Amino acid sequence: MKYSKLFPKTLRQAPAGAESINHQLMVRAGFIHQEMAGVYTYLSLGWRVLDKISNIVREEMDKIGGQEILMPVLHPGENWKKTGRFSSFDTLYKLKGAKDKDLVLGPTHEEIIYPLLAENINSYKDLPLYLYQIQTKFRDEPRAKAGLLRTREFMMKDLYAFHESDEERNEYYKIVREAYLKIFKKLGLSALVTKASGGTFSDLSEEFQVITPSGEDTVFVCNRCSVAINKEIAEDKKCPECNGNLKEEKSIEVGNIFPLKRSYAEVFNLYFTDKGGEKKIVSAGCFGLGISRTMGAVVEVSHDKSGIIWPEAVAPYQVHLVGLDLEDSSVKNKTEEIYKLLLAEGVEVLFDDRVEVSAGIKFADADLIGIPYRVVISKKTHSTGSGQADKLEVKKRSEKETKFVTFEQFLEIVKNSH
RNA sequence: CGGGGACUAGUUCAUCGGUAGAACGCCCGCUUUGGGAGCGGGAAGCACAGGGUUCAAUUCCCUGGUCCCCGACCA
Repeated sequence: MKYSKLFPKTLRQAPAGAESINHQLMVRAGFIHQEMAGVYTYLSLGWRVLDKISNIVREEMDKIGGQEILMPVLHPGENWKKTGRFSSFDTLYKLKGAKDKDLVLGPTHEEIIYPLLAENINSYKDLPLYLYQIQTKFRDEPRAKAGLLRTREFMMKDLYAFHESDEERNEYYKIVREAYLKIFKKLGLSALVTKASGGTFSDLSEEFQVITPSGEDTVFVCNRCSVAINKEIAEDKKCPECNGNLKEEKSIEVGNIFPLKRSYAEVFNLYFTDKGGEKKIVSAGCFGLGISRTMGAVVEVSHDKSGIIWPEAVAPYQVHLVGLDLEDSSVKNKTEEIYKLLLAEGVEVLFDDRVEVSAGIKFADADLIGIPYRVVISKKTHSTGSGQADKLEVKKRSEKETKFVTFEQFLEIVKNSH
């Protein structure tokens, strides 16, 4: 991608309303644009990051047997009335359709997937079944805030798992738990698993929390065995596992996993016939992961005073190619050549091809956008006198040092980076 | 949903009773190029909306809207 064509350009200052780090940096760098409180457009760079995160999640879900589907955003109000959540779900967006029909913008999808399963599941042979989707969810939060950390429209992965028994469900729960840990590790986030209060659905649920001062949740982390507990259920300041001292930390909840209560299966009549010919209720679990919130969390955790520092796995591009002195045709040709060679090797490159823009602006933009590898081509690097003419000047966003390596060496670095 | 703050150029802000100004960005010209360069010229505004006070309101008052922050809430 040539930067001269990229929409939109970076901003020197953050808009007045943006106070949280992730909001400021992502707006300034041109990843997102706020439309109203809690509602954002994902711009070219931002969408690429979301896509990277989605694909990492998708890959792990597929590995544990998940089948990807896409359920509707628009739900029949009727289903929500059946579960009682049409009136009890506080942040539900409700609207009217033709003939005054009650409709709901989906904040979660039990009301869709249970009827879907009830229609299609008959035998123990149909189970277990793991269905997931990556989709836009709607929740009318009383107070949207902190950029992508708490929005009214957000992207979420939700996996629903259906089993013959609670025992089988609990086994799969552990598998998903491991998959989640892998996902967050790949994303460059160290997420702690915290025991949370069960809420409406279950006696036990767990949350995946990323420790950062800007988080809105509070967790207690054991200084001895690294057990973490959500504030909601931490009664004393001692670890329930090892009796160590608990330290209070702020955190962002990026995932939540829990068994689903059987009342859903009862309401929507989700039963199956077991091997012995007996009718039994289906046992289920729900596994959520906030894709867009995770993007915000990455920025909160990984940035410096100059801008974002994207982990390689989720960066919108791998290489930021900065061309200086581009009015010099030989430098320009050299830079274009490097650009094409990188593209030919399948490397994702953002090429700053602007001619009448100073080096300082280009460097500042590169720092702000936060792509992992910066390659600079200029008169200085291009001139044979420097002794480095056959090498690329490479700087990692996360490091201070600049290195000179051959094109082949650079390719190897980039391709092995994640 | 309680409390606080803000709304003026594309953006960030100044003017704080006498119908608007800077910086950045943008356009043109010259100059310049390794960390947000310089000079000159230019375009750019129903001052959130409505009502009130006043000879006169962007400015003061009221109502509403929007956004941000703190809290409550967060299947």
